[in-house]
Order: sequence, then C-alpha cells, then structure tokens
Amino acid sequence: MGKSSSVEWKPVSEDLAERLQILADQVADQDLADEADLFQTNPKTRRDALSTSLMKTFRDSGSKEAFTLLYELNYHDFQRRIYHHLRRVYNPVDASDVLQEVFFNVYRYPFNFKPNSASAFRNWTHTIIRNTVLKYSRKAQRNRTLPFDTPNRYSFGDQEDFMVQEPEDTQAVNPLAYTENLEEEEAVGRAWYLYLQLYLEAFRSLSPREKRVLHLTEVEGLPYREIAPLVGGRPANMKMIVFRARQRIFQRMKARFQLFEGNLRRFRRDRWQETTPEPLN
DNA sequence: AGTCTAACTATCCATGGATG
DNA sequence: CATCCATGGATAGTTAGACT
Repeated sequence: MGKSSSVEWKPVSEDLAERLQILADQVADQDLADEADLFQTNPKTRRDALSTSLMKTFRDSGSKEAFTLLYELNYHDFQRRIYHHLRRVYNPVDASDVLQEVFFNVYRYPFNFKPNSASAFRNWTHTIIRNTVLKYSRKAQRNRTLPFDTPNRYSFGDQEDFMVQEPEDTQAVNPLAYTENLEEEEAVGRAWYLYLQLYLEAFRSLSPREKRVLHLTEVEGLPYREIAPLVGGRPANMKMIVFRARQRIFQRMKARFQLFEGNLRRFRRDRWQETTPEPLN
C-alpha cells in the first residue's frame, strides 16, 4: 500500500485531466485512463498509483508527455523528500541539483522500474532519491577534505583563527596534472586494448553453445530462466555454463598474461646485457 | 573429462509492521 | 504521519556429487 504524502497537492496545470485522457487514448492504456479518473476524485490518495501507471507508460512507450506529467505530479513531493534526507547530511548539497539528477535517473533508467504494486513508483524513487543524496554528500565531503599535513588552525600574535575549508575549484586547470592525466589515459587505453584482445581470443576458444549463453547473459542481460528455453536446458544448467565459460576465459587469459610477462622479462634482460659494458678486470 | 542437477549461500530490493 | 528496520522473495553465484 502506498504511503501517499500528506503535503497538499497543488495542480501545476489546469488541464491535467484532459492531458491525462489524451495520453491514455494515445497509448491505448485503460489502466492509465482508470487511474486518471480515480485521481480526479481523490488526488490526495491516488497520486502514487497514477504515477506508477504513468511511469509504466513512459517505460513502455517513451512518451515525453508521460514524463512531463510525472514531473508535474511529483516534483513537490520529491523536493520534500530530498530536504528530509539532506537534514541528515552534514555536507553542503544543493537540493535543486539532487532534484535534477533524480529526474534524470528516472528518465535514463526507466527499464529498471517494475510496476508490481500501486506504490511501486514511490518506492523506486525513494531509493533513487536516497542514493542520489548520498552520492552528492560524498562528493561534497571529498571536496572539503584537506591533506593530513595541512594545518587547519594558525595564529597571528595572540589571535587564533581556523582555516576555512573551501570547496575545490573544479574548473581550475593545472598543466602538470593535465599532462599526467593525458599520459595516464593513454596507458589505461593501451592496457584496456590488450585486455580486450586477450578476452576475445579466450572467448573464441569456447564452444558455440557457451558463447551463445555468455552473450545472452552478459551482452543481452537476460535472466537464466529466459535463456534456458532459447538454448535448451534448465536455468540451473545455464548458471553452470556461464560459470564454466567464465572460468575458462579467466584461466586462458591468466596463462596468456604469464606468457606475456615471461617474454617481457626476457626482452628486458637481453637488452640490459646488450647495453651494459663488460666489467674491466 | 565434461556436463547436468540440486542444494546452498550471497545480494539486492520491495514490503509491511514497529516506533517515535 | 514519517521513518526505521526486519523480513522474505527473486536472482545470481558457487559447490558437490551423479551421470555420460
């Protein structure tokens, strides 16, 4: 059962009922039409259920109007819930940034939403709000942290003052750091490319069935119960195929890395011997 | 040796009752 | 009423033993 907010809901647009009706007709969703009617008679208790319906519509159809309506219906309540979470956070966080990020996440990950109850939207967004507040709080914490050896208190004669911890200037560009980052990026890029090459080589050594199951699991993201009928077998068996395939890939990559390391050591030793002059007797 | 199955553990997430 | 927290369901990951 949904815990609808006690905060008075204020209609953002006067033609809400009409817009809901048009949307329900457009996507031919009777459930949405019904929820829109119930909401008209009792906006206080039916907002969660209507939002759940709208979110389902947005997830399935990608309708921008559905998302706009979701925003209009919920942003007051979201703001209130964000402020509630921020009360327990010590670092300075901008509530409007969090609100924006929360709606951005709703927009970006609609496929994560599972409308299995009327309060599904409320519960789902509760988690998003909490996690977003935590994320911003941690970020603020990091930006306020000083190195261990930085004095946070200094004195002038008999006067003492505490150093004000200012947020870092994220816009500032340090040339040395910029060059280091560039070199680091290139090194990471090369390592990643090598890693992918070895993975591909190991993947090719798998049986066609193993390749298919691994692809369906890791690329398509299907659960085992959906993969089982596609390739034949039971879900438990799919687990084992994936488990074994990953083990094989790991073993093969490990062997190749060891070979690679051995060759590198030999190469370095040979070069050292070539370039080092004979000791004088 | 390779494959399948069942059983167990770990983790995530939604839910609903308890609490202040 | 808002929030906390224990609980249970769903799913993934792992292990062990039976089977071919």
